[in-house]
Amino acid sequence: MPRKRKLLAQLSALQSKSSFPAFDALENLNVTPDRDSPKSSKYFAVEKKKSSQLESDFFNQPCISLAKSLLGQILVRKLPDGRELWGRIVETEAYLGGEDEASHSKGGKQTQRNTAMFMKPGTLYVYQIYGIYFCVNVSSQGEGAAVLLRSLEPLEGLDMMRELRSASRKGPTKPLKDWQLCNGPAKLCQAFGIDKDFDQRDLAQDAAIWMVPGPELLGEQDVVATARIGIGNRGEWAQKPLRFYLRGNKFVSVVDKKTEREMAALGSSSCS
DNA sequence: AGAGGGATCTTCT
DNA sequence: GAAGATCCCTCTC
Repeated sequence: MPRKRKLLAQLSALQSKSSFPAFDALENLNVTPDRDSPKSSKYFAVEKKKSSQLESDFFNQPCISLAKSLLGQILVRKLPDGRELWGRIVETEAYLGGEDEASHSKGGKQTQRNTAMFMKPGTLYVYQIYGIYFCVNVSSQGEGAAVLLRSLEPLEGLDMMRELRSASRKGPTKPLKDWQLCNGPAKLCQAFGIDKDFDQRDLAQDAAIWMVPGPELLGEQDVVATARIGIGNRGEWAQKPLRFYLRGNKFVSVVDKKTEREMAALGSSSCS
């Protein structure tokens, strides 16, 4: 039991070190600060290194469209020690903003907590839930709209993810299976070391978290659209198909067989 | 395999 | 003062 405390302490100690090695080195290059010319700025090396990362224009699309587009893309988390965690997004939920009764921004109300939902597309909205967990969203186009990341397929850094996930669980536990590492919104935050400190960060600008395009091109038939999870009875909004996941992917948190059967039936009838 | 409850605390009414 | 975009453990069938 001291082990989990120790791990958490180590992580928070690492997190609290404000500087990153790469940035320290670059700070010392004594380059002229010129925000309009990336090639001469200290950010050039970073940009070059991440040349394939998703930029602001990718996130600047309507909420539902972004929720689908994020499927298959890869979330990268660079830990303070330089290690990188990679995970492919396999499940998302769209929260549309003012009209959406299930959204934190329902009624168009902006509060201290949900401010990031109203910020520019690509901004992270991280909130704490049930006092103990965190969930992460990506702000989209549209007032107060954002996409919740629900599940990732872990690609790289699985050992570290396992440590981070186990550290906050009580008692002696068996090692988690790969599919248990990131199959839920709070689990993926745990596995990737994402907490409130990441709220309002920009995915297109941050040194510790960003996205790169996934290798595969996905079609409509690869995506299942169904009801969102955990939002109770909020009338029609609870039923709307605003959750999206990759069909047949074993890293998805909740599979909806019924909807998949209906989709299959529709697909075969229209194909014949 | 499915149901139920506890943990735990910030946010907003 | 109550609820909450969750997770995990335990109990029962």
